[in-house]
Amino acid sequence: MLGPMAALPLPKDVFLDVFRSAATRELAPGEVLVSAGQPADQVFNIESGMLMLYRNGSDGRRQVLSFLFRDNFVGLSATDSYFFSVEAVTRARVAVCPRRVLNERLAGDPVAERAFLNMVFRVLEDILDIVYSLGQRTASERLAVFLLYMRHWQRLTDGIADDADPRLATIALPMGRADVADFLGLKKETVIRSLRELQDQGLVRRLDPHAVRILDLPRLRALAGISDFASPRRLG
Amino acid sequence: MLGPMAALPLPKDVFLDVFRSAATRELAPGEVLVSAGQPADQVFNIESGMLMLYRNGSDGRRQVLSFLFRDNFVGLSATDSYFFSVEAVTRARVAVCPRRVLNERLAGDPVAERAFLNMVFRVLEDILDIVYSLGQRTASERLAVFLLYMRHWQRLTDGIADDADPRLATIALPMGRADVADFLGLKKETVIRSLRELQDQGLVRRLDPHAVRILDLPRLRALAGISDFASPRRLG
DNA sequence: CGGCAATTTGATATCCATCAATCGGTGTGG
DNA sequence: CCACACCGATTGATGGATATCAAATTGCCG
Repeated sequence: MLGPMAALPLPKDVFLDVFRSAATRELAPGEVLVSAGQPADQVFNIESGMLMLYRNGSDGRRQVLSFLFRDNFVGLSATDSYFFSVEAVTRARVAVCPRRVLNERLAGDPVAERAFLNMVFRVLEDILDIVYSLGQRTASERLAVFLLYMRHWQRLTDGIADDADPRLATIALPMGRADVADFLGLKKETVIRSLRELQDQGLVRRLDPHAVRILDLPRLRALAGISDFASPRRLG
Repeated sequence: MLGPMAALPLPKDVFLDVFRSAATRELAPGEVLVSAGQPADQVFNIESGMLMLYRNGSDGRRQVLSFLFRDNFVGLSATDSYFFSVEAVTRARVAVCPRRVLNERLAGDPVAERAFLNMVFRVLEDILDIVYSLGQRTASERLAVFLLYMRHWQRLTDGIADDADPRLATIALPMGRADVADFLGLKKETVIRSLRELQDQGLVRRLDPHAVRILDLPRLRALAGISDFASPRRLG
């Protein structure tokens, strides 16, 4: 089953081979992998499960900056301490590598360094999409973008090549409503109501609190404003 | 006046020397430097003036992603076409360099490549602050952050070392209210009202539509939640 | 001085947040 | 097996912040 018929392989970046022989760590749901302020002496690569990267304000507010999936790299930092926190949403396994090892790898190999830079660019573009969403889109639009975002990662994680694959009809939402809310700049009640609105309009159907079935993908994409940008384009 | 007494030099990144012998281009206010979708075959470095980087949605919405100042690099892109637009706010001059030249410079010089990567990291961290603002902060908090952000760049651009320098008491706001609004995810009337609120609370005073005097820097910083993050920390 | 564009102010509408139940699963102990 | 307690999700009622629409004012440029 390999070769051209093989399902959409995850595009592994070359520099990720520093994790080849690395130790791994198992995480339970809710377990914290890195805390903001800690010395940033390790980097990670997710082997399985889902994690959540966020920032806390001093007054209890929290912004979820990203959900992280298989083969996502964790530990980007310009400084010597983390400026974000990461915790597991589901049970997860991560490969652990000393930052020093990665740095030596990048310093010694221009191809790896270029691949790393490209990854950082992709992260940057994705974040710019988030900025647009937070600044300009309404609650239901943000939720539509979010569902397509989860669908996108589910597709990559499961290595599904065909956009019409029936496995992509149901989207898993392992995180709680409050996590979604803090990702989208909303409150959990608003997330719930917006989801209900999408359902009332026939775009999706809630199967249970952690699964949604997509009923009308074209209209969902239209609502999300897919045609506009980089990352939404990838979502398509 | 050079030497240790010299005011806070702009930290020029080594890779910027590709602009040494580059051609320059003069821009009038409102003039467009790059349009989203164009082939990304040039990169720029700002020599003077202020520019604005933004994205347009197909329905007329716009998100200003960043204001750009002297020695800011313009043209980050993972792909071969720009995914944002840039236009001049004030009269401005930029140095222009073919992307190919920059790439060759980076490929041939690990030090330059590392400096470039560090710059991308700084951009990333700044954007994460913006994400937190858009997702979690109220209108007046965002405006407070914005004023400190403008103060920060004014300080760098003017090379002012002392945080208490009287020149930093008045902040220039060359852009229109609608530009500020699209940066902060608000409407221009809300920007105006939030500014009035800051004034009514004695934090600032509007001198004219394009200049604000800061009356109570500590309280402004407290409102902005300065203590929390990377970029606000730099604003202090 | 006149005219235009941007800013500011005012009145109202809308969306989202807040506060307060109720519902629904899940696990535990009887 | 059932009763209960707990926690997250959902729904409902209300409030508050921001958007929208409209008018007045200011500043700017000829």
